[in-house]
Amino acid sequence: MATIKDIAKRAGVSVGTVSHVLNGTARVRKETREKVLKAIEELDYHPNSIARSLRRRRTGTIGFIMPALERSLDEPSYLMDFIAGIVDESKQYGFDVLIASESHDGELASYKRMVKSKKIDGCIITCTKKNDERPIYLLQEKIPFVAFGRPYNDLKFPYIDVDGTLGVYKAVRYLLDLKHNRIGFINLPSELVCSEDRLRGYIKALKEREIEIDSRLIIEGKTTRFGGYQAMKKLLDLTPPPTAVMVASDLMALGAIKAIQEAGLVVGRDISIVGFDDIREAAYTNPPLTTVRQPVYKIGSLLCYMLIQLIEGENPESFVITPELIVRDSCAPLSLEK
Amino acid sequence: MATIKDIAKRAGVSVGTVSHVLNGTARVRKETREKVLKAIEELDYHPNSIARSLRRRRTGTIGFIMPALERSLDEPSYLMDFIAGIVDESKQYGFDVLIASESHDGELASYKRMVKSKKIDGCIITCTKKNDERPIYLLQEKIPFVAFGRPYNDLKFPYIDVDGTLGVYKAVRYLLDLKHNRIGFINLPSELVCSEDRLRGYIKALKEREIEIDSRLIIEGKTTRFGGYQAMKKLLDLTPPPTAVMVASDLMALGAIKAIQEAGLVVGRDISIVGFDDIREAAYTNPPLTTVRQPVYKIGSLLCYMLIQLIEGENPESFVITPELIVRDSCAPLSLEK
DNA sequence: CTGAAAGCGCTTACAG
DNA sequence: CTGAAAGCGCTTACAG
Repeated sequence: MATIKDIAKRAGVSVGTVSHVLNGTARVRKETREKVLKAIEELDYHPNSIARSLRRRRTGTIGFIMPALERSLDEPSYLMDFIAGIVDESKQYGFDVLIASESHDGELASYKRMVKSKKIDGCIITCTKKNDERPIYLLQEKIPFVAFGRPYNDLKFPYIDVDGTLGVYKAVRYLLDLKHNRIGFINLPSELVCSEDRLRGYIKALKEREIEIDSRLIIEGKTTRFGGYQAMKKLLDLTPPPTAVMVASDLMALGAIKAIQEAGLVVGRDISIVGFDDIREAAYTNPPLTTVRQPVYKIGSLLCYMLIQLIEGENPESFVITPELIVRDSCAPLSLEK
Repeated sequence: MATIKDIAKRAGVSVGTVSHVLNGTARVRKETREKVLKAIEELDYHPNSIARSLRRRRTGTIGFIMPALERSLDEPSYLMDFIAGIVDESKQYGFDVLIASESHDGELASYKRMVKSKKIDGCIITCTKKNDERPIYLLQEKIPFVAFGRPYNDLKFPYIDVDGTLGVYKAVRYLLDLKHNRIGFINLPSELVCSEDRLRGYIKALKEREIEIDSRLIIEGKTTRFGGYQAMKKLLDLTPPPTAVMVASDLMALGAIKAIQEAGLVVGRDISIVGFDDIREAAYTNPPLTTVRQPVYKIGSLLCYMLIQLIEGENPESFVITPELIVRDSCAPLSLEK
């Protein structure tokens, strides 16, 4: 493999000069540059990025750690699209993406390993929690990072979040407009910061119509299909059961649909369901799922861009995305004669 | 951030000695080692892996490039599990995983970029094709790699494959045992090496029962839901349509199911379907999908292990996995009075 | 505009 | 058993 020395020798210049034409760090006479370029071409030379990293103290790679939460037991839902967004965007800027999985020895351990190895210039975290140790650690170690999900407490860091309150509010209001008044809510675990937001949207919509909040209709479940399945079962056991259910994640909604089908009921006729996320499967359920869309591929790529800005010393602005209600066929007006 | 020099100074030894206790590359007197260990502990020192990589000419990271084929338009199906398998396994050996996406400027470009950057010690390729340029390139550049999918032509490299012929054979024989005799086959694009294998299984099973091959019943589709949807539509237009269909990928089977439902037919009653892969969704379709299981998480982790062996100079053995037929509810015996 | 030299943080023969 | 030194392949002030 050719090194910068080989190029220097072949072009009859010093390695410093080669470096300068490579990086544009100094004016180089046209003929000199062309000699160098020719040598690079002929030897198919590519700078060794490891050597470069050592010297520049920048690796050109960003890290992402797959949260165990999403992966546990059940399928990864939006994770693949999120990663694809990151990876595709990073390529635009010549960055690579290092992926790790959350270790069993505590959530923070993987982050420490990644940071301490110095293989990355920064990282993206997702799924922020209340009392999340990760931002605290990264802030303290001065590692650039951005998050999918807003900060909790008074921490300051760049993030993108989806307005979960608004999303759920829109969805529940949609159900109310269909004349439902006994609406269940299957929420994410309360440790997630977005869980609270979404609940707020539910409450807001009901209060607006002066419907009393029935706490038995609000259930928290694990963020898996099975979690949604279990939660729905509980809701169906109520007397009377809700006629419509807002589910705070599509994956859980899929489980909820299964529970409904097993009970011999038909989604979109006997009971209405709205999900949250708009994962790929949502368009393919039977009936297709009405849901609140989070553009995760986009969010992944935007976060990646923000992180790279941050790494380059700029100050990216955080923002909150307004989610959109995607109406499909999983909801129907409440029919009195049912 | 502490460097090896800081440790050496604090422990009152040379950096070489610190390096030796770090790596066990030489006997170090117990007291000396303890002094060093203490300094490491106190300064929370972690070796800079970039510096180490430069010196050792080994980076401790492996590469994976997400094939555009699976990602295009439709959902990633098994990719997330495959990646999870790689990432989890790599951690066991202290390796990291670099992920890139296939570039638009030709399939090979991403591989070249990754290899030339020298950020990786080896890589994993998936979805081998006939006339695949990647193995040829990697072989020629002497980059260690392993593949999900057997070699085509006379190339030699370590791989894991699933016996697609056997898998499809088992599935089709199962349909034959249910008295179906007009069985469709929706196959993967013929450029994939596994496509041919699977077709062979179909043909073998039919020949064994002396059923003539009707080429109109064999359709190739894109590896997406929509591909399966389109293919199924064509099959349904036949007169008479098949009473059972073997689909060479679950994702496509999901599309096929949609086409069947749209035609007002019921899967598992009017028409039987068998998929291939056993992706997560397969257990949740309505009815749950009978399918041939490929253990992709396992394959990902095994390939990762093989690659690390290869990198360390060992000679991992390739092997073929025997797939299992997972019987769920998407098939029924052919009823004559239908 | 170009070269010589120091240095990024390690590892690894080579002495002793 | 331990130290001094070279070197991995680059970048970057500093001279000139």
